[in-house]
Amino acid sequence: MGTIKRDWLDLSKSFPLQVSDNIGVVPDFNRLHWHDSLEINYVKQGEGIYLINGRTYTMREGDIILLGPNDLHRAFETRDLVLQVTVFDSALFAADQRYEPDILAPFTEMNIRFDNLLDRDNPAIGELRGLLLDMQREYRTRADSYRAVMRAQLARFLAYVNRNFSKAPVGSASRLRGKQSLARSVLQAIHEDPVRAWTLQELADIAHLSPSRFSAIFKQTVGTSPLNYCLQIRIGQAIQLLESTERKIIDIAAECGFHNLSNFNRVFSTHVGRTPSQVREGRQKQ
DNA sequence: CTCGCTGGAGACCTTAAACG
DNA sequence: CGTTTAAGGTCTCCAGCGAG
Repeated sequence: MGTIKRDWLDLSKSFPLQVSDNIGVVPDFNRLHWHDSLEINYVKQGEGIYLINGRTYTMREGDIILLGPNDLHRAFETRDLVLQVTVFDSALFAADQRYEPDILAPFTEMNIRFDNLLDRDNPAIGELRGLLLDMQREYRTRADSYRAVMRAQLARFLAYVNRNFSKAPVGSASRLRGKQSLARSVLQAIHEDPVRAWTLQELADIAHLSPSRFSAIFKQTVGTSPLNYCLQIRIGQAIQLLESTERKIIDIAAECGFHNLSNFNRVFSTHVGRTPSQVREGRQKQ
């Protein structure tokens, strides 16, 4: 497939970790996208809205947002937004996983044991903020051995998230691994024909489960409900077509499996935050 | 007239509870 | 671990409105 915009961040192979500040919303950042790297966003100032996998989060000063490898996301500003963005590759912790296999759990078990938006009332969040700021200071000064210091700070960050922000005990995740293979066959079917108007019954039949049971298991393993997942794929495709072609909105809607425009407009607006025509205008301004 | 968008009724999906 | 049931929420379709 590969029709949804996918960013390949230029992370150095030797040290795949970088920190930057985004003031307001950088146009490139503003588009719905995903990437294979892991991302930590820290709201230094102001307010904004984050759309992640079709869910809307309001973010305000002090909030920390984690984005895993497959989270479709898009941020925009509501007031004076300054975001510190820390991006890194999971390869950075390849060695650590030998003795600490759960070090990347905040990302690999996103939506199972962790939320994208970390609980702002958790007393441990202050320490996390400090670590992110320290990491950026190291990154800027690049004093001797800064890479080792940054990597240690990031490891501490992940460990503290693991320790203090988990919604469920560690054991619950391993039980879910069995269910993941069950979901895999269904995901494959969806991706082979994403435009099709899948019904819950059809998907449940592939998994040999009752619709309600299937829906629950899918949500547990994939992080979003079955039909919402299909919707995300189709919307991502529509954004791609709106931005890269001049075709009529009604044709794009039809190609992405929306049989009437009214429905397309409404669904699109709630998921993306702008109407289809606004998305297209946004492209032309750039 | 066409195109983009909104409102309402009904179909379908999601989720939790009760139970085998 | 699984099904059935039922309430509540979400999506789809159709009618209709305003702008160009």
